[in-house]
Amino acid sequence: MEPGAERRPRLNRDGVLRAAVSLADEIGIEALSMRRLADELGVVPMALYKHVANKEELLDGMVEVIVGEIDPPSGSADWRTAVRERVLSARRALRRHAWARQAMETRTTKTPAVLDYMDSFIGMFQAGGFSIDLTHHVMHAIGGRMWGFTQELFDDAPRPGAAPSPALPPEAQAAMMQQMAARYPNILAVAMASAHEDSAVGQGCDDQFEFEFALDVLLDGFERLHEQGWTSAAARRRATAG
Amino acid sequence: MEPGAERRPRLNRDGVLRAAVSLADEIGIEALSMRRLADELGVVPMALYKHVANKEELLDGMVEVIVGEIDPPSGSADWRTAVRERVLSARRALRRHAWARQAMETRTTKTPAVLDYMDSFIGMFQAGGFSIDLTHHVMHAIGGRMWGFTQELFDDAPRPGAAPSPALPPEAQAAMMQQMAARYPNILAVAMASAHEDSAVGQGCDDQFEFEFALDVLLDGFERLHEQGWTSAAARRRATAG
DNA sequence: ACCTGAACACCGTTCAAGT
DNA sequence: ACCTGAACACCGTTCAAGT
Repeated sequence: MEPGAERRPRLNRDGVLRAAVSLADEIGIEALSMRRLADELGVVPMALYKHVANKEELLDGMVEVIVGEIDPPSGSADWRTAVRERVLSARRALRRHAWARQAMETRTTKTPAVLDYMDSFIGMFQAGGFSIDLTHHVMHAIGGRMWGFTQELFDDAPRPGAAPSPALPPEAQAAMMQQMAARYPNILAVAMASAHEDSAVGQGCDDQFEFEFALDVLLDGFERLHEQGWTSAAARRRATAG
Repeated sequence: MEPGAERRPRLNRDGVLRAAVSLADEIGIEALSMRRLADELGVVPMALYKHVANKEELLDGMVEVIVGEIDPPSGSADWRTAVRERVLSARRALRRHAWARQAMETRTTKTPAVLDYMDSFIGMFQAGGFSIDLTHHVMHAIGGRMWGFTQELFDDAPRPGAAPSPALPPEAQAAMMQQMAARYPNILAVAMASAHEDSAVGQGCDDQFEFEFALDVLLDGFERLHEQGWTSAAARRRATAG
C-alpha cells in the first residue's frame, strides 16, 4: 500500500450505491459525477465501472436504494388507510434525500424495486375490491403521488436520441412474460386488462384519457369543496380532532 | 466575410431561444449544449453569451417560449370549463416539445411568462367565486397538472449547492412588492392570505398539509367511483355522447 | 478479479483580443 | 456592439496494462 493511501474496504456494488446516495445528499445530484464519487471512495474513476455499467445505471441504482426505504404495506383493514399510509411513508423516504424526486422523474427505467413497489401498490386496490379497470385508471391518476410527490406514471414517451430497445427473439419475450407473471402478478393483470379495453387508440394506454380522468377527479373534488364552503381552518380542526 | 461562411442574420436573444427550442425538439434536451447550439447557428460558442447569461438562463428562456404558446383563458362562463380548456391547451403546448416537461420540472425559476400564466390561472378560480383560501390549496393540488402534466407546484426547497439569494435592501424589496402587486395581483392575494392562515408551521406553506389535501381529494374521488361501479367503457360512452 | 493510467471526445465558462 | 480564439477546469467512457 502506498504511504499516505487510506485503508479502505474492497468496493462492491452496494457500497458504491450507498456512497453515491450520501454524496448526493451532501452536494446535490447535479454535482455528483463519477469522478467526484471515485474521489470520495479514494479510488480512480474507472474502478467504479467494475460495479456499475455507467452513470445511468448508477442513478437507477440510487433510486432503487431510496425505494427500498419505503415501508411495506401496513396490512390495514381498509384499502384507503393502507394506500394513504404507504404514500406518506414513500413521501418520508423521498424527503430524506432532496435529489431523489428529480432523479425519479428523470429516470424512466423500471428497476425491480420500482416494479415491486408498483405491484404491491396495485395489490392494495385489488384487496379493496376495485375492478382491474378502475385500478388501472386510478393508478394513472394517483401517478407520482404514489411516490410521495406528483408525476405522470407509466409515461415512457420515447425521447429523441434514445436508442430503440433491440427486439428480443420471441422465445426470450415469452420467458420474460413468465418471469413478470410470477413476480409482478398485479402489474400483469392491469396490463392485460387494459390491452383488451375498447380504448380509442386500440392497444396501449390512451394518455389523453388517463390525463383527463385524473383532472376530472380533481375538478369534481374542487367543485364539491367549493359548494360545501370548505375552509382550511375547519379542515385542520377536523384533522387534529380526529 | 470568409469564403464558404454561411450568410446568416444577426443573432438576438429571441433567435437564440427559438433555435434552442427546435434543436432540443430534434436532438433532445440532454444532447443540447451551448457548443452544439452555437454550431447550429454557425457561430462560435462564446457568441451566445452576449444574448444569454449562461446555460441556466437559456433553459429558462426556452421554457418561456413554450409557456407563451399556451392559449389565454377562453373567457368561458363557468370556471370549470375555463380551467379544463386551459389545462388541455397547456398540455397540447407541452406535447409539441418532448423535452419541455422535464425542463419545467428541473427549472424552478419563476420567469415572467410562468408567473403570468399562474396569475391568470388563479384568476379563473377567483372568477368562479372560490375563496382565496380554497383557491390557494386547489392551486397546490392541481400542481403541475396545470401545465398539462403532473408536478408539485410552489415547491422550491433549497437544493444543496444552490447559492442563497443575496439579501436585497429593504427599499428594493418594497419596490419589488409594488411591481408584483401591479402585475400579479392574484398571486399576491393568495400569498398574503396564506401568510395569515393559522397553519401549523406558521408563515409559508405547510407542504405536508398541501400534499395530503391533494391526496385526499383523489382518494375521495376514487372511493366514490368505486362505490358507483365506474367503468372506463361507460365513461368513454358518456364522453362521446356528450 | 479488481484496480490503474493515459487518452479521447466532449462540456460550460473566463478572459483578452479583434472588427 | 457584437463576435472570436485560446485556455481552464471539468465531464463520461475507451482501451490496454498492471497486480
